[in-house]
Amino acid sequence: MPAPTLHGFFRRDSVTVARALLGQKLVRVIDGQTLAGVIVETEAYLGPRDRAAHSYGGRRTARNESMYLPGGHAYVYFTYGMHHCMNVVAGEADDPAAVLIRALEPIEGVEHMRMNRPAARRDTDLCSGPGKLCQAMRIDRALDGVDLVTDERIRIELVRSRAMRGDRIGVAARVGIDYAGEWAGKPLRFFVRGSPHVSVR
DNA sequence: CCCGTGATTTAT
DNA sequence: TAAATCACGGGG
Repeated sequence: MPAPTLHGFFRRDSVTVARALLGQKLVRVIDGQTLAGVIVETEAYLGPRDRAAHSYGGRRTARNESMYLPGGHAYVYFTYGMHHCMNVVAGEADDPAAVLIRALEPIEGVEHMRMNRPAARRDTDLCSGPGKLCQAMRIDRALDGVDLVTDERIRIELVRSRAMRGDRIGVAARVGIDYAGEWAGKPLRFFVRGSPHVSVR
């Protein structure tokens, strides 16, 4: 009998996963050094019907191919000529939904993160945005498509006791998708209420 | 407010 | 082939 895996957590709809990821830990290992942060802000991207999603209309290209993997894999993309953004794929294989990780509260390897992000003036600037956290943790396309349960370089550690109660979760419209018509205003951004580490206060 | 920056996508 | 776009961040 195969050992049970944690993949089931991620094989749910992206809104459920986006909420459940708040409070969980993202861990990055570089040359034996560990960097880690608590996820404090996420956005759900629903799939082909969601005009703001990279998989809108069933779009499937070399860039977004990993969105079609089963839940629990990473989708990392490069944009604006200089920034990377990291998503956690949600749902079943061939259902191209994902959760954008928008902000972390740094908890381990903070000195290392400061070196990676010279522009950050305060620790609340270290990981308070999707591009910032990728810079702080050196996440790039080399990590696109990896399994976040088993990979040695990057993983998500799930601990039930860290899950957020619903009354601690704030909900708002997603950021930076004004082009998406009616989808621009939908309440698909989730954050830990009161956290100074979220990207938009 | 504006602009850098270049891969990716979309239009011709 | 060429043009437009972009799930952003930093500086004024």
